[in-house]
Amino acid sequence: MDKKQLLLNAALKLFVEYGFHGTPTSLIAKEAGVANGTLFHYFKTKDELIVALYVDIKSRMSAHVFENARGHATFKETVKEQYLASLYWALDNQLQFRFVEQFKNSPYLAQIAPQEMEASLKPFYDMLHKGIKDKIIKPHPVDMLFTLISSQTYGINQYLIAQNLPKAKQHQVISESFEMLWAMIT
Amino acid sequence: MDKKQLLLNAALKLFVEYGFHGTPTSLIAKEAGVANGTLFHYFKTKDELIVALYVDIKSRMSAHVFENARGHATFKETVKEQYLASLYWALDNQLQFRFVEQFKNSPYLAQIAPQEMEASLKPFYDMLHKGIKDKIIKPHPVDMLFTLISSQTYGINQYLIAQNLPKAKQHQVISESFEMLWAMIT
DNA sequence: TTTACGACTGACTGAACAGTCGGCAAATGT
DNA sequence: ACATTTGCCGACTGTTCAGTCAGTCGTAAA
Repeated sequence: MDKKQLLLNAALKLFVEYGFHGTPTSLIAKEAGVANGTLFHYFKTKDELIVALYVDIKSRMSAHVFENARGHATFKETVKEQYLASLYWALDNQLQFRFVEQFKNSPYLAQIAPQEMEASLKPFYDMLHKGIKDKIIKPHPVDMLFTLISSQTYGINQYLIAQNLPKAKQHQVISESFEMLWAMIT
Repeated sequence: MDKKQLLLNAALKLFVEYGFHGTPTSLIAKEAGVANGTLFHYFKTKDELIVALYVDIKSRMSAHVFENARGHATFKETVKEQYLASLYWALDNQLQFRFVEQFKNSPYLAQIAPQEMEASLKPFYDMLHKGIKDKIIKPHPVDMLFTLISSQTYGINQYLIAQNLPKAKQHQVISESFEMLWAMIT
């Protein structure tokens, strides 16, 4: 396993536990099992490490959602598959999810270029536009719809983590909450 | 104006801009226009200041929602008033809102006693229970319903801040989004 | 065999920071 | 009038940390 990845893994774990500034680079290096200087060999500064970690996680998340939710028979099924894929990813990657939330509520977010954000959102916006054009979804602004959908995903994830239900029950909550979501936007 | 409040105000502004650990106590004191040591006269440690700020903001927020949303004719109106009061408070107190979000996604949250949380949630849970008993709201677990409502509030607030719409348009978005929320839970 | 290279090391440093402390001045009590 | 407390000050300190740098080691090209 290469040391860059070891450093990212260690950083993820420690950042979630102690926060960005509560985690010294020395501890990250120690946890990764590499020398102090190696961290700065791969990342020029601590900030660069934090941003790199965010970008890394985001790309993995997008890849997962994209793979598990392409082309379904009906529009509703397509949306549902994306909702499910997002939630299952979040459940299986809680550290990553919590890191992303911490990052989004931190001043580091400003270091992500706006066009990069937009690019990653585009597929979802296009999908929502199609749903409106076909009169399946209510004609609200797509960015408002997107905000509602993602905040609900976030909320249900929080709920599932707090409750710690068995797998079957989890699936039921996710399904039910999707129907509620669907009722909201149609 | 007392120095304790000056310190809390300064801390709020700086924490939102630079993050908890990106803000040295010396800068907080400077911004508040008091001496360095005065900060430690009122708050034993920096952590205590952070937690105190959270508690202070939370109590002001609850007070505002409580004052603006008591006893309305119908159940729906009561819920709506609370939703509106929360959103208008968030719009008028964006620094506070962002601080709270940052706090919730940080390790400091662990320093808030669970029973304190529960106590502040109790009135909302009771209200939701009543709605279910009267068969107005779908019989979902109340904490799930609460999560959905608060994450939607959070989401719409994010949306409103990002869009920066005129007041009238803002009100329209808030109203519409409430109807969507209502469609979801009934 | 020699040279060159680049990944990696870890002791080190300068700066920044949280928190201390001795003291001052004004208010409050006696 | 004096004593005591309280609110406040800001220079100071011990520690911690991000980032540096001189150098090691294995590999691979010359």
